[in-house]
Amino acid sequence: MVPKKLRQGKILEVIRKGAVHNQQELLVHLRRAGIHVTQATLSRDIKELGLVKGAEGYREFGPRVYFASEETLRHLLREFLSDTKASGNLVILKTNPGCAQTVAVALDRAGWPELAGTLAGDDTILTVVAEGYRSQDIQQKIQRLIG
Amino acid sequence: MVPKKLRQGKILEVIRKGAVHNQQELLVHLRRAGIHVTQATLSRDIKELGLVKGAEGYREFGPRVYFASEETLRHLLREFLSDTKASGNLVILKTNPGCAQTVAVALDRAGWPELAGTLAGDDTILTVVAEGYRSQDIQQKIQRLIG
DNA sequence: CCCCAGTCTGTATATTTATTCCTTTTATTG
DNA sequence: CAATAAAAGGAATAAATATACAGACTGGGG
Repeated sequence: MVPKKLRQGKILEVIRKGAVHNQQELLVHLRRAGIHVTQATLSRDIKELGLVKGAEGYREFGPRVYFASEETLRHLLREFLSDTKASGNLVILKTNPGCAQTVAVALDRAGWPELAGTLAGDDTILTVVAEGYRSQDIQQKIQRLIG
Repeated sequence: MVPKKLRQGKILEVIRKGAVHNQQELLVHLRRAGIHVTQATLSRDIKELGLVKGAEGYREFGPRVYFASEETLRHLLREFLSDTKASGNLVILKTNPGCAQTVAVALDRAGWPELAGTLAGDDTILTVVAEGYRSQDIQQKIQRLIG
């Protein structure tokens, strides 16, 4: 019996690698990896993982987070942050598609005095650094948090 | 006969307002707005609009442009860009209403190293210029691309 | 005007996904 | 170690969604 956690991890791995258009297809992928389950189980896993299905197949869709401890923030950044840049008094954070809003909220809630504010699009967060701080330092602080 | 464009606009409006969990539900909403179509048509509209379905119901998902060669970018800019401004380390691009998101994605995908990131609203794109470049130069580069 | 190709949509149906109802497995507690 | 509760997952099936097909309508050529 393959543990559920492992199976769900594998599901994420599979859908990140390439388009999966239905559960039957996913089932075959998993079978190749030695994981044997029924479509019903996949349906439940997909719901638990919060995956989303569109024309391109299944994808992850940013979670809804309502409180952000430094700990939550760390998790979110680890999970969704793909790049950071400092420029002028701004720090630009790139996230997975659709996740920017969530991560930005977490940043806001974290209440760092170094941040004057954040502005999030679909996959980009613009972080405005407060007077008296340097964007490079904030960028580093974020990277240290992840690392 | 209600025009397709209008119907699809209404669909977006409905799903933005509140959770819609299936096409039958959507169909009822539209009917209340005086738009009468079958489930089959909604299925096709949803695909065209690039909507995505998850546990929370239907949502919009990211861009409709999947790769942007310099050529695609040029087309989009020619078509939709109405004004450019440089300010500090930012370049502000004005587009036709509703087009900013699409153009911004194309810019992102173009992968210019001069751009740290973009953030798009409805008709405005905020482009953050990377450290070591001048926003005036980027503005000119964009204008040359069009001209 | 007629024909053609293209677009749009409804009907009927095939495909895909979610759920109900069980059985099995895995803790938990006295 | 029972006894019992909770979690997990399969089989069957209900529900939801996509599609094949055909008819209606539209805008050019000829």
